[in-house]
Amino acid sequence: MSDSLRFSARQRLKKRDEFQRVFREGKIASDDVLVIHAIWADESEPCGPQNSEAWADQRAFASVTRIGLSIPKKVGSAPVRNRWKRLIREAFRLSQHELPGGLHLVIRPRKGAIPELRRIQASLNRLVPKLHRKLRNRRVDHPRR
RNA sequence: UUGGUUGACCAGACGGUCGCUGCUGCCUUGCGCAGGAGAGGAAAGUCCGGGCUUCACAGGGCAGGACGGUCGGUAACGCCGACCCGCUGCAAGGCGAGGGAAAGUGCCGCAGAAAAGAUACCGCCGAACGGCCGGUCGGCUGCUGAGGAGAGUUCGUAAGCGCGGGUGACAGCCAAGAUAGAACGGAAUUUGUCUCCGACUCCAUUGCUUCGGGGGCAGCUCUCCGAGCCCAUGAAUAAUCCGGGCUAGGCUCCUCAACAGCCGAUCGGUGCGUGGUAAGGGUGAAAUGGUGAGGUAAGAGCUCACCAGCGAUCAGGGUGACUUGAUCGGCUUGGUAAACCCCGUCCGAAGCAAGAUCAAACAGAGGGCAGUUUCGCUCCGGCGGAUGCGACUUGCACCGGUCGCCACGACCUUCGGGUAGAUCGCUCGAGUUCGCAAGUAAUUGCGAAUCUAGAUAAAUGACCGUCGAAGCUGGGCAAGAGUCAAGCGCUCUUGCCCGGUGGGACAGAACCCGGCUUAUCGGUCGACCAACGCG
RNA sequence: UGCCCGAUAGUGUAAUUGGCAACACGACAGAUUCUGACUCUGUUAUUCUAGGUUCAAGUCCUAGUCGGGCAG
Repeated sequence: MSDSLRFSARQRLKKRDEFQRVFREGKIASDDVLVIHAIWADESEPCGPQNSEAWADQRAFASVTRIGLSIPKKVGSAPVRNRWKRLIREAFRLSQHELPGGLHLVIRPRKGAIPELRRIQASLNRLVPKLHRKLRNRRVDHPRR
């Protein structure tokens, strides 16, 4: 993983199944700006032929933290929703190296919050490590999963 | 200068750093590099119209929906332009679902005489017919009075006369009545006086008296009969009968006067019945043309003049909606169709999550694997036809068309459809810019140049710097006003300069296009109008 | 993306073919009571917004706002 601040397409959640699984099985953490759902990334890739090259690729792929955004219409009109999405992406892009890897996150704004880059960045840096600890504890409790 | 109307345009600018999504190029094919591109006037609402796609499509009908001045523009429109008409604004301008109410139906609350049929209510009138009241005139009848004429005031008989009723053309006939007779019928009553004649006595004369008769004058005209009413009485009433009582009238005719009644004519009144009228009724959003004159019993388009409005004809202008003028006509027709409805025009349905290609998983179908309602043929493997039922045919029905018609399970194989997913559709198009031409314009034609977002858990962003309009604020200068006798000073207003602050509305493409509607901080430019001032 | 429905006092609902916006529960005020409750009387509406048609609009038409639902 380089030090670049890129935010490419493979760092995003795109499939409907992935969103469903995060919402159904993930842990939740929130403050007054964001609400974040999280789950381990490698559990989302259970099957597939395990030839060596693709497997390594899968492992590398799974070590990357990916995010998805869920901005409901209640937040506001289309420009407001677009601004939320862009600011959350920007915040993740700028601080992606400080965050733990191997997670799938779905981020949504708290109702009534104001979209502002600094507050989103601070909230992200506070909530994601917290979720990471939660998930690691659960993995210790149930190692076979 | 102030206030306003209208059209077009802009939608913070520049630079730097880190990113995102396509495209192109390159290589060492990556956890790439480089280049260049990347939201709007409304991208919005999804209200119309079209392209495109799939389905349906023999035909016509019904239903449903939309639209509605005229001409033009357009691929098309519910859009646009020009014009007409109406409303509105001092004006520039703005607004108009702007066909039909004399095809029909419905509705028009309250108020009001009446809300659409023309009449009815109040009112007005007294013309016409009738009623009532009054006056005048005429006729008839009655009564009273006056005058005149006549009759009765002895009895009886006979014949006859006269009145009324029925029938009948008349003559006549019939019946029977008496308020048609004191009157030419019957009964009763029946005065006074004068005069004449006659009689009575033995005779004569005269006178008187009496009686009878005739006449004159005066007086009188009763009663019975017959009419009406009341009381009492006996049987329920009434009538009759009995008893009692009261009232009026009375001979006839003629004339005159007064009065009364009836009839007729006429005049006046009343407005009672039949009538005439729609001028007036002040209510309402809306009231059956308006003004004036004539006319009338009173009135009325009843008549006339002018005006408004409707219709027709002719002429002028315009492609047309329409408009101008002249003549004529019936004399006047409520509103509402964004109520039903009628007329005219248009509309097949669904939509890029359309649709096309590839295609995991799961389910499914055929074959391995026999058997079908009926008829015909048959080489017995099948083939062809018919009927019925069911399903589908994308609003409905008919017609037409297509498909299916014994079941269960395992395995193998094949197959099509097709979900997740992927690719295409996907951005070269009624495209954009410029020029010329046609046209008042919308718009169109020609030529040249040019390619200008294409995402799909969904890009177009973040940060920094400089500049930057309005607004707020501090200072300075100038002008004006107030305060003051005046000046300075102070306060207020306006303009200019400098500094600080401020730091941008509505809003995010999702197949494309033409419109409409809605949202929007502000700014730029043009045209025009009104008022005021100056020249 | 397409389609459908709704909005009326504080709350829940009515209002026929366009003609005085009604009912219940609340709230408030008054009466009754020594006081409270009960009871009685009264008050309480920009009919979501704007525009239009009409003499007259909750109702009809147009545009918008908000809410709810359905299909794939």
